[in-house]
Amino acid sequence: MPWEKTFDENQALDAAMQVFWHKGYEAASMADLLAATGLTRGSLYNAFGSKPALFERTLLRYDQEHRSRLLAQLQALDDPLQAISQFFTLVVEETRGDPQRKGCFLINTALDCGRHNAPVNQMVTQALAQLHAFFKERIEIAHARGLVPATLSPETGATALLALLTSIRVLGRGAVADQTLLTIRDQAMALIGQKAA
Amino acid sequence: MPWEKTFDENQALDAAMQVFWHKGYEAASMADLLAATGLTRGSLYNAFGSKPALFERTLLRYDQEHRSRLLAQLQALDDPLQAISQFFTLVVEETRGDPQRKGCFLINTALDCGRHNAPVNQMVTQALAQLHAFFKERIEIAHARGLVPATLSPETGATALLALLTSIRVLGRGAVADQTLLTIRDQAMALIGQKAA
DNA sequence: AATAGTCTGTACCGATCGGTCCAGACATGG
DNA sequence: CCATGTCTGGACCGATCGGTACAGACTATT
Repeated sequence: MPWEKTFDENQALDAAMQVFWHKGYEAASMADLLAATGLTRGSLYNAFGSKPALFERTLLRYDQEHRSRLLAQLQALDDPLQAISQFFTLVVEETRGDPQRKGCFLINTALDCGRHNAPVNQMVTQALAQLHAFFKERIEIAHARGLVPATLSPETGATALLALLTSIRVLGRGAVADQTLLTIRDQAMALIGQKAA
Repeated sequence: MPWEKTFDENQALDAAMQVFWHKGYEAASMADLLAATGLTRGSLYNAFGSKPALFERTLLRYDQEHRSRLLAQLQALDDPLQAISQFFTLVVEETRGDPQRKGCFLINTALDCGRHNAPVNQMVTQALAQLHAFFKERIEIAHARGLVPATLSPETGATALLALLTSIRVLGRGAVADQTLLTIRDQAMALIGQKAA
């Protein structure tokens, strides 16, 4: 009895994501989102309800399609140190390759913490926690295989890597030269006793 | 012949700064700014011209009154490593002590890079460059006095410190536990071969 | 073919946005 | 005490904000 939507919901979410990601929540107007998705007001509100709800959906999708997928991919690598090193290299490359300098959608959102509802904040917190866990596990595995000095604590090492990652994402938005991003990555590599990837 | 303003301009700037700092440029409305400063539309526009102009003024004032002043104060310290260590400790304390979790006005603005005019972006870039220079000089002095291993490069060391500082400021907005901030600070201290301050 | 149920497009809504205008208050110089 | 020029308060502006209402288009069921 219904009538199928004439547009692909995920495709619309991806378009909306680009807008939120690039401009931030406040600066992204419904007009922007309508233009980017190609939808009309009726369709968009029927499908997603409201601006905050749409934002939440796009952030969730980013979390799943970008962060989770990348982490899963790297976790599958055998060499734990190479997983970390590839991560940093990919992030720096992605940053330098993006003419819009959008950074990381989740970390951008982390800076807007107070202005969002609980589900959004929880998503950010959990994403960071999982990043930390990813680093920690990789270091622990490296420990077990003797790839890394015993003095490197998995807990604090992971925190340091998370911190360096965050700063690449933030400073990479355009505040510093690209060379600086490479230096920060090299510092992360040095931390786990690796050269660049 | 004129008529002196009935309000203190700096006082108004400080009030406006709090609003921009806490809410960000977009989310801060003129109504918010009028309420915070206690001025009326006429006075505010007469004194500052426009919202972007007011923002620029507040950011400039933050740069002078907060960042520059703090750096000058620390530069005056004799011990270069203690200058760095005090810096990080002060920042972490400030972060933990702020119930609003505003972070650093300049670094918050750095994330909004694209959305601001040239003077603002330049202010951010220059502020980060001066932070980097501060760290670099301190390391160089430490070198000269043999306080720090010769293997620590002033250039990359300073970049690493800047990165860690940035992440404290970003993550400190509420995305991670306070303990994590302390861990990041300790990492910075470890980098220059110091224990906490 | 009639009915039921959902989706689409658009007109429209009140609220709020940043900004302007200007009459009147005020202090100073003549 | 008047003239000059600035500052203040607040009414007012068009534009845009996010969101709603609803007529008509459409598909699936019967």
